[in-house]
Amino acid sequence: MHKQDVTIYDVAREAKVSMATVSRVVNGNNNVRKSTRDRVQSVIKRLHYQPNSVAQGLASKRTTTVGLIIPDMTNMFFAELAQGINDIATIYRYSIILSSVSNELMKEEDTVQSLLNKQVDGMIYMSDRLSPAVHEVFDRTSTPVVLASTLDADGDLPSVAIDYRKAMKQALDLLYQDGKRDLAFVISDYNATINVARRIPVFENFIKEHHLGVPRIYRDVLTYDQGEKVFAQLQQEHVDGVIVSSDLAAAGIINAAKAAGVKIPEDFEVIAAGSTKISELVRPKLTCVRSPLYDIGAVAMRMLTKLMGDEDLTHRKVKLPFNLVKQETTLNQ
Amino acid sequence: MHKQDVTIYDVAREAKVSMATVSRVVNGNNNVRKSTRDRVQSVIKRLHYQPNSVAQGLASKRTTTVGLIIPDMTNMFFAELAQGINDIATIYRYSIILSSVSNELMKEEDTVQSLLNKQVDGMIYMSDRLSPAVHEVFDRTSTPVVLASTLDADGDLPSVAIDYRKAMKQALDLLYQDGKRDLAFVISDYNATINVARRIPVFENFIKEHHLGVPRIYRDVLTYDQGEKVFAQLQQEHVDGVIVSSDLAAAGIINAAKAAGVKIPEDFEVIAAGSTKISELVRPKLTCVRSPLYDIGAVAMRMLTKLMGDEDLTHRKVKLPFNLVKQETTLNQ
DNA sequence: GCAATCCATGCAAGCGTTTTCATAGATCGT
DNA sequence: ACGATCTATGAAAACGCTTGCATGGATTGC
Repeated sequence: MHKQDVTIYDVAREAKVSMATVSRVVNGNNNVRKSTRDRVQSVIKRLHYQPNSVAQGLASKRTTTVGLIIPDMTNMFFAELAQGINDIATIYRYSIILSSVSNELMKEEDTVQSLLNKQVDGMIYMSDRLSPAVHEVFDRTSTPVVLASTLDADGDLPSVAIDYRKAMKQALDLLYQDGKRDLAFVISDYNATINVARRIPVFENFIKEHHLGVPRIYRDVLTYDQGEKVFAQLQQEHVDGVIVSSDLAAAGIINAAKAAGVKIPEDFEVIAAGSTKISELVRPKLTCVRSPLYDIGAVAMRMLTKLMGDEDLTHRKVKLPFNLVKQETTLNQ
Repeated sequence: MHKQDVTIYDVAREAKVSMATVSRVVNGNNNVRKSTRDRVQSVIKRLHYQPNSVAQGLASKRTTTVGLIIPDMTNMFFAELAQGINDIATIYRYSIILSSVSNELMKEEDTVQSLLNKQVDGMIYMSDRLSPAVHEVFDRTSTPVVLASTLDADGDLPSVAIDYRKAMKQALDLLYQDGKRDLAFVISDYNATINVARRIPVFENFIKEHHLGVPRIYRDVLTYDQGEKVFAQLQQEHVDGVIVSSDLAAAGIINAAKAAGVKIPEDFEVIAAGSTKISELVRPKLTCVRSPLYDIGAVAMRMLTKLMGDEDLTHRKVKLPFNLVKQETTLNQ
């Protein structure tokens, strides 16, 4: 059987109507007499007619497709976000074109442009850092964009996230209350907007206010191995409380600490600023800031459907509640 | 600025050539005089012309898009596969339409059909169980399909995987050599082809050959929680060696075992039949069958590009080497 | 130097839909 | 019962591109 064997034309001929009428039936336009509709539908079924989405897209200028720009699909954090996006997209019958920008094979702005060339109806962006080049592409297009679990520096794009300042503050307070005074912040990407514009200022300010010396920030720690490795430095600097942006890296840190015979949480506390399943399956279980990832994805996608349907947004900047989950890497209260 | 402000027409007019020539330049057809090509290209740059992929797709009947059918994107196992697929796809300039079929919002065969309607040039399928309804859709189309890390019962589709029989046998041998005699097999989906047609027969046969009684198979254990829960049953049955299909579930089992004071690996051994990062970050580290997931994805995608380019496949069934990684949940050799 | 060949380009017919506009017939109000 | 209003339908023009075919001028062979 061939790729497209039966077109709207064939259906029209068989049903003895014009293709316009078939098109109406296919699209649920109710300006069709019941008897006609039934006849057309039975022919559609008999011939196994399936509309060609590409042709539909060209004619209607809507592809019912959205682009997803994700930094790294093997990071569970994004996978959970994507799940929420996917479910809502399915409900609204949108397909998802996935663009992982983790590899260096293509520049991020080219990836986005290619999505635009595919005539996606909208995009969800969840990379950490919104480069000027990418932002420019977003500015140039009228295709709606929503940020999920990330922020843009100038804040003009619609977004769904948590209150990063508040989360950071609460995490720091917890460490401080537990008597920890030699604090450190371990992050993957220093220049990610959520770090440079949110968490880092809060961290530095906290250190200053409490007279805890110079703020210690360790960069480029994203993977498990990098986490394991950075522990030596933390120990050397006598750090006794650390906030780690990714829970995967945090897992590396606590495993290294255990291997070094350090007592957690008595002598060393760890809080992950982002969390996935991983925080539950390591021992001790990770105290962590839990973002409602699935919901962030779902809300972002829902916002996007509104934007794509020319509806207005009541809130362009949505903050969802997070949870500071106290587990075994901090003292019990 | 509007969605599509500049078309091939505008470029043609400005460059004083026909749209055919512009099309040739865009597509790298070298039947164009150098001077003409340069002129057209400079106009393209000046006007910021970007070809409309939908129109290209309709006219050329090629969309440079492939569909990915994935059971659950939050499962790291599939994420790593997808990464390999994505990288090769990027190299060959294919976009990926992601279809997660984990939710019950849409029947799997409808999802596949919708991919076909989008005129994807090919599909990679990595769900565990290939239902007859889906298989029928595959049979009906001429669009190529490759299976990644999964198998079809009748084996007529091209696929990339490991030798599941051999892997299962090696894992069982290891447990047996370590003196374990009360073995169990913990799986998520009994009816997945790789289980019902590969691992289970090997397991049952092994039990029989070694006179180890009745084969114990525990089904529907996929998540961490389910793993944690099933341990009680294992203990009750005095199981001392278990093979678990997913390492996430295995993590649940070992954590439950530790909590129950069971000594691993002395009194209880665990081998994960599938593995991801998770096997490295739990303690004790999981002994596991490591599939080259990234490579499986990459090879599958490469096969698909050949199929889409009407090339022949030298091997339709590729088996990649796996590794039985001996770690801390089995005795040291 | 003339027919044969090649090269660069243009013309125009699709690709399979949607959608605007026109219209014939049915329905309505009075 | 007659003009006015609806309703269901069809005709045909887009949508933006690719591609087979035709063609005129340049190049080649002998």
